[in-house]
Amino acid sequence: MGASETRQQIVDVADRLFYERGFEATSFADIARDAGLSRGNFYYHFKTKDEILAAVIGGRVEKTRAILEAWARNADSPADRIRSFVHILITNRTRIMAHGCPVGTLCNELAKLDHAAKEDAARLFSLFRDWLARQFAMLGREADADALALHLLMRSQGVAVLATAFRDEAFIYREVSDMEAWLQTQCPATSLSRSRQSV
Amino acid sequence: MGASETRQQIVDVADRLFYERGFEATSFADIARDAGLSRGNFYYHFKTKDEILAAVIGGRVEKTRAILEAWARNADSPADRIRSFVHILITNRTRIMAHGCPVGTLCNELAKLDHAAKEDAARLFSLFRDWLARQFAMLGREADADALALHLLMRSQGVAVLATAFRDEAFIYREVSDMEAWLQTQCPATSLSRSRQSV
DNA sequence: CCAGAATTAGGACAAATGTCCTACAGCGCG
DNA sequence: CGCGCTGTAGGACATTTGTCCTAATTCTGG
Repeated sequence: MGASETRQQIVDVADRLFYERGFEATSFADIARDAGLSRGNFYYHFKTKDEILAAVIGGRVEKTRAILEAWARNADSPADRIRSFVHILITNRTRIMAHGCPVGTLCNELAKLDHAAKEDAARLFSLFRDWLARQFAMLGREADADALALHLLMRSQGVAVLATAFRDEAFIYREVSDMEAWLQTQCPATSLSRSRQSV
Repeated sequence: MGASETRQQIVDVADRLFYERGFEATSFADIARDAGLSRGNFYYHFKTKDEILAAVIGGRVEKTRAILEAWARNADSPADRIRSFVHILITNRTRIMAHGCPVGTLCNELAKLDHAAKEDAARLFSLFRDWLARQFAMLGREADADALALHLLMRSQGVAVLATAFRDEAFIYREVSDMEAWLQTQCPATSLSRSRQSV
């Protein structure tokens, strides 16, 4: 077994457990067990828990970049791209209702721990923020593109938190529709923006 | 020293630490040290960590009830009462940027731990939800009062998450203004609703 | 002032934690 | 073959965790 494959598997398992249970609540033993490794072997690949966290965050950054690029490829209009973002709430609704948003909950936890990696985690938000701002700028909203991006990010985070607390699927669908309606009001002049309006 | 005072002090310290560091990351020893008690004395008052959590949540429920009643007393119009809710984002902005919303982050953590008390924590949200819904109903929105309440709760949670991640005070003020503007559009017929419009 | 209850201090305890070490298995290369 | 390197296993280590016990102290009613 190559070292890089084992390493990748550790990161994958840690990524999942950090999301499902949280960073603090996940132990070395948990990751080793789920990955089918001894704790000693584990140490060969990662010296500290913070090293794993850094690898997990790094992996999420890459995955996020790939997703954003895919959305940009598969949607022609900026409005449709923004809708792709909004729709992850529906695509991932089951996992969100169980464990919240992977980015938001990690940032919250690292902020409370005052962990050194909290800024790195927040950079995951920045990826979405900058990408969304670019889409809004393309819609002619250069002046307030960043504010609009933050607003949409804010909404999706709020939906994730309440969806977790109340486990209410209908609420998610309702708020996603509301976000799409809001999107319409923000870029009314764009002809392409009505191509995929409803849920 | 009476037992009830000591008990109350334990709950106060635990409440603060659960908020600032999180439930899992706070140990018996942490609470005992900050409260100036021995771990043995601690055990006299609370047998398990879950008992403290239950007491902390119970205390927060009472404090929340008191706050909601105070808002109802001090504001004559439902619109002003709702604005009182929106403004906690500004009042508590420093603590929110450091540790997030006390309710949202606790619900998220307990959901991840699949803790037995997660529904009790979510009941804190329900207090705000029902109270807000009553205000919207008084504004003549009986039909969708609960949806409007959830929407506002969603926004405040989203603001809290992003404010923590980015530590952006201006963002909070901007979104609070936006919420107030939204409020105006939701109850345009009410004359009292313009009595305290801006931040 | 004193018996008994209420409250506190100071550990004991096993289990789990993050970290680290040593020994061994499998492999390619001389 | 045998040397050395990479990867793995298994456990040692001190510390901390939640939980629990016992002995001392403080308080209170008679």
